[in-house]
Amino acid sequence: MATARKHGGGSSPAPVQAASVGATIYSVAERAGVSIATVSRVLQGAGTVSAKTTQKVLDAVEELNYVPLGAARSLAVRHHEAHGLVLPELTGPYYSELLMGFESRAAELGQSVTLMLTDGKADLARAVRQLATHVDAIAVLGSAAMPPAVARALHGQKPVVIIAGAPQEGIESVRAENAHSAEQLTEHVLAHGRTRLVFVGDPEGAPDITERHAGFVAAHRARGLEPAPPVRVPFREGEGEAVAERILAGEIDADALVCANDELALAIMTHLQDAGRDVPGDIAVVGWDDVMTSRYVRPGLTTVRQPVHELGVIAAERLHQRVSGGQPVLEPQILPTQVVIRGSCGCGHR
Amino acid sequence: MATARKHGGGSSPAPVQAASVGATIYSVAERAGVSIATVSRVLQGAGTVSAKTTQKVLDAVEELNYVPLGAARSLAVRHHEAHGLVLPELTGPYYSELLMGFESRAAELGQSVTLMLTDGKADLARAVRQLATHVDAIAVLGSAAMPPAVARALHGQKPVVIIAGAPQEGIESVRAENAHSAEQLTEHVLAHGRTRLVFVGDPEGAPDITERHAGFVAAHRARGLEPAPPVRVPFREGEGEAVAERILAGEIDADALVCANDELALAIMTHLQDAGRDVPGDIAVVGWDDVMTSRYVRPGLTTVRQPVHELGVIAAERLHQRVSGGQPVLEPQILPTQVVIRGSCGCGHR
DNA sequence: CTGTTAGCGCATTCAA
DNA sequence: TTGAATGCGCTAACAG
Repeated sequence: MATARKHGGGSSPAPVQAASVGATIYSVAERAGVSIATVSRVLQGAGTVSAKTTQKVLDAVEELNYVPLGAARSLAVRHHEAHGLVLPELTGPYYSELLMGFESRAAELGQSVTLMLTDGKADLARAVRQLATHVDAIAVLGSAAMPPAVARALHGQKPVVIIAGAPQEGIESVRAENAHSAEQLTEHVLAHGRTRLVFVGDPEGAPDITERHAGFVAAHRARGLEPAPPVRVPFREGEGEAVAERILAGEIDADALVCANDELALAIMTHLQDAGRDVPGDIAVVGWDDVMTSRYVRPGLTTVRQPVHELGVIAAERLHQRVSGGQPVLEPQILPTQVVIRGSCGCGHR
Repeated sequence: MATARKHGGGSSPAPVQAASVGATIYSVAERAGVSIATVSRVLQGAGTVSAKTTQKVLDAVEELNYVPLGAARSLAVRHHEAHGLVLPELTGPYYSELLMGFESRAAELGQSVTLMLTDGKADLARAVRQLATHVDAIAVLGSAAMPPAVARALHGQKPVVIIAGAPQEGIESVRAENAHSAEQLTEHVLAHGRTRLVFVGDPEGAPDITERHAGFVAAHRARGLEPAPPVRVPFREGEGEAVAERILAGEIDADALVCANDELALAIMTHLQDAGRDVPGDIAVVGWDDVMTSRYVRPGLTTVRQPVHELGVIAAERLHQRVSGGQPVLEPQILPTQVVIRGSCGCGHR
């Protein structure tokens, strides 16, 4: 009688039982009248198994509704075939697109993706360590408030790539170009004859924003102008209304707003319009990200499009390379962005 | 000399090595001068270990930068401590919010979440089976084009819950209320004196849409009216423009559009407006989902808000209950929705 | 082409 | 309070 061991039913022939929850490679082997090695071979497509035997195994698998235990395989092959992705949250299209890119590439490479959101997590370090036990490699979004210490601890244990974050010693990173396009965008607004531009967003809030602000400053300097200090606000939607109120109240004097992202820009623009201001007549507004809404509002929002999906794809790609023994690419990879001109900057478009 | 086995360094005392990638419970035990059982105990917080011993272990863990191998633990305890979530894709706020709800609750329950997106996957059945090997339970969004056969196969092996999908024999499901709010919404439009309402969307495309259309029909019948046949289109954004063109061309005769979701409604409304039509003057437009854009366009879009986050929370909750031995709740759980009146239906709001 | 066997790293009895 | 021993289900040599 086939493989006995602690496993097999033991003495009597395998009873014809309905698909049981506990089907293992042993029960399948027994049912098919072969060894577990053979079952493993047909399931992995490895080695050579005769057509007839293959069919027997497949039948047994089907009858038992066998679902292999991933953990056992992972233990044996010593990798999880899973990538971790750490994001702050998922509002707005940015993170979603990134995630879609990441997931699709990971899937193509045969890796599943385990997602972790940091917002609202009390013990982040613990959560990340926990994640690390289940995956082969981890991608972290820069602004995911992950203590640099955690990133460093992970690094050295598992391959890590930072997405859109401040580069850290020895850790791979991939991000979109910011400073140059911000300079371009700002120069475009300046070229419309605007003179009192204000940057809205917190340059210290995230690495991306820091760079965008730097571009804003650079464009001014290039014309020998001194930029006004930024209006430092987090880029949640609610903040936009508050900023609009300050403008309406005359607290902020500006004829153009360069906002850290579209959500902020849209909230401000809509609020100003509802209060009777003309955009871009009285004040121009531009944003960053090219979210869906930016196409629908009137005037259309002038903004910058980032290759977010691509960012996710590359991150997944890099992780896989590293897990497969590839060397880290230490120079940060920087993807180009694109200024999208619509009407809110003062151009004639609608 | 502590535990020798195949593991331990063997003869010489553990060399003081930098954090190595391969640290295992054995190396930690050796370093701390205890047995692996003790290491396991302090790491799991189980059993009673003296303060001094605990500290020795913790130090060793720190020095070695030990990250337990999740697969080994999973194999030993025989569960993955992970939930799977299957979604079609992630555009728009619906799926993201659902995912956020799911992730947050799962995390609270100590479960990690493995995400799978179905769009673009060639062999869905294979992908799902693959997912099943790594998780304890799976939640599937109804419209994730998952063959019912797959759902049934999974069911019986792992707990499954269907989110916003057609209930299937013996499988748990949770969804938002659709028919009643659709009837309310339609009645509201009818009450504005509109007489030529058209439903835009494919009632056979997804269970949710089927129900919304049913509500649309019911509202008509309640007034002794016969509803026009629906304009069957998928609810991608591009379709909206096509529909708008057909309206402008006079192919579709309507004074009010009840759209399957906001994306569709927004695309149509904007396109119509750009062509010079007055909304809601010439034609009213209402949608479903209350996406961000719906608040920003003018007139604001009248729509229906669903408790999407809550849907995710409940799904995660149910899966955990089931994994913990709880019984399935067979009556579908139905969460209430809320009609949000703005201006696009003809009301005075902006 | 197929079977036997030895781990993979951890949790967990059972003894001491 | 601690250690030794066993097995979780699977893969991958190694034999035959």
